[in-house]
Amino acid sequence: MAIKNSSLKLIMNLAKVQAVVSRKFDRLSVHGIGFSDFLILHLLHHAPGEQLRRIELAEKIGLTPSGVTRLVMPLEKSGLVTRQANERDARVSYAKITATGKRIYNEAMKTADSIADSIIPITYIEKDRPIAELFQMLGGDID
Amino acid sequence: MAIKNSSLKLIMNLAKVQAVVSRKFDRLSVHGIGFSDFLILHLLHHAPGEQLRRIELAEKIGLTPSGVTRLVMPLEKSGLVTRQANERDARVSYAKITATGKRIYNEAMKTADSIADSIIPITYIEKDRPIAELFQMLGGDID
DNA sequence: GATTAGTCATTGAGTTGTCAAATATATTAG
DNA sequence: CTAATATATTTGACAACTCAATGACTAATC
Repeated sequence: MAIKNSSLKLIMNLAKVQAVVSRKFDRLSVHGIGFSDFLILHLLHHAPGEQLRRIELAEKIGLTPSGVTRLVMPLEKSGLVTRQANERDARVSYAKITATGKRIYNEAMKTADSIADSIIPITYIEKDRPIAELFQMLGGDID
Repeated sequence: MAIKNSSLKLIMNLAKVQAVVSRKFDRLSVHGIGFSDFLILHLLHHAPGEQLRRIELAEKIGLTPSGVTRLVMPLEKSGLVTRQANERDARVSYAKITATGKRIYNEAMKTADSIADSIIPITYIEKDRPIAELFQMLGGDID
């Protein structure tokens, strides 16, 4: 069942692996957040001033600005993130992580760590192996 | 901005890369199908008898059986796939690719090939490099 | 300093999935 | 055989996005 184009095959496997892996992170729901929420908290936590523009957030996680708006809205409502204005430019609004947000982030990080470790053995990372092998491990070939 | 857990970091990058890459395949819409539809047609086209159970389809593309039902339904309506019964077991229903389905698949394959090649240079595949490098190429680091 | 063009963010409407429950059938154990 | 259990698929309700259009600014040009 050979596919001629290896680039395409790799991408097909990427799609499958991502689908499988992302569902494992549903366990983050015990902290009241999803994987994308976790990603946002992670980025904000490590950003200078603990805040980022929505557009930067979008670029960094690979979503559209629209998606970021929809993700951040409930995080504001539940108090994990606050909205900050930019003095110079009234168009931009920063998302800033709150103390509560940091607490939730740190708790969720433990869960995320253990999920990640259970999916990808640490020994794998250290050896920096090729992709095909990793994908095999993460969900097998698509065909 | 070091993340302690490399497994987690890899998975964060996987999420981003998949988000970025999958949107590039929106160009398949000129053939009237999405990337997941393309994956289904691909699997059916290469399956023995050009058909698969829904549950096999689900396992192979990494989605849930529920998701497969929702994906295949419109493909049946537009005549790219037909439903086949199993004589021995009345619970299972095969999805089988039609002649029209194969035509669309072959056309879409050309587009998919060129998208894949534009994203991942063939030279990369041949050398079988480590993941970090590939992800860098596909969307950069998440942080 | 008034147009014009660009940028940041949000919204309405739609798509593509998910989970949990339901339906229908098949298999196993007593 | 019949009851209990397991398997294949579908459905209702919902979540997490997308695109295209819009609003509200800012910056560039003349």
